Amino acid sequence: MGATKTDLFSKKQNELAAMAKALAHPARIAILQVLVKTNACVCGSLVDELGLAQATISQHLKELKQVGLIQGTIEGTSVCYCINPKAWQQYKEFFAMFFKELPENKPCC
Amino acid sequence: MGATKTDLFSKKQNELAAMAKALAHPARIAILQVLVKTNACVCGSLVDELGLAQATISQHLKELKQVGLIQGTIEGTSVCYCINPKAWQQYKEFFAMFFKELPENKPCC
DNA sequence: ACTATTCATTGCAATATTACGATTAATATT
DNA sequence: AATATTAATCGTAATATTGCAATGAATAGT
Repeated sequence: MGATKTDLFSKKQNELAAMAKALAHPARIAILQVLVKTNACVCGSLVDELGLAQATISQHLKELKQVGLIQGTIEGTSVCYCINPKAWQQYKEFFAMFFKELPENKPCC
Repeated sequence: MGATKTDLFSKKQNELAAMAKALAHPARIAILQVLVKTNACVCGSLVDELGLAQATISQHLKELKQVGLIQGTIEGTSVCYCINPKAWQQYKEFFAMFFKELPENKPCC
């Protein structure tokens, strides 16, 4: 064992978990924040910005790209990354939906 | 290697990553959804609801308790769990803040 | 063509997570 | 007291993630 039993859960549940997992590392949070702040795209300056090795940053970028949160276009020798606004919006809505409201009456335990 | 280099990132970044990690498993998503839906507390019926072993559910509950998202009170031989409304609200705000808005003008790449 | 730069990929080591059976601790029931 | 029920914890196995050095592929500049 050690592998998540995705078949026990609904598509939505697995999807939300996957979205959360994409955010479940400070390096990826930091990368996204840089990309949001600079809006205009940023390339490998992320390696300087954060203190991780190039290979590590590249891996995190790959993961973020895989879930669609960012996109990258080749620009000469460098690659320019930026937020995918559509995916960003979707993430926003998904999480907002999940945390919507609590009925929040009942005494609870 | 293999351990996250938390010292490279800000407190906020690590915190958000930790919050996301708590949601980064479909079983935990499912548990939270059950607790929200039933509002009134639920105990080990989670084991029946989801198809995982008791030890596994207990471990997920422990993680959710550790990040403060749920709370549990002993009720005879069983334990009654429920959402911690304060933490829930905080999570909601944190994620909403993170996904706020994109400046979303610039052409992007 | 040669070199430099930039980034992806590969391979490896260290650590973390997921899952469960077995055991333990606690309260309830008989 | 003896037994049953509930849930935490321990121990273990399988798998996933994190991080980096080394290598590779592509373009830019000389």
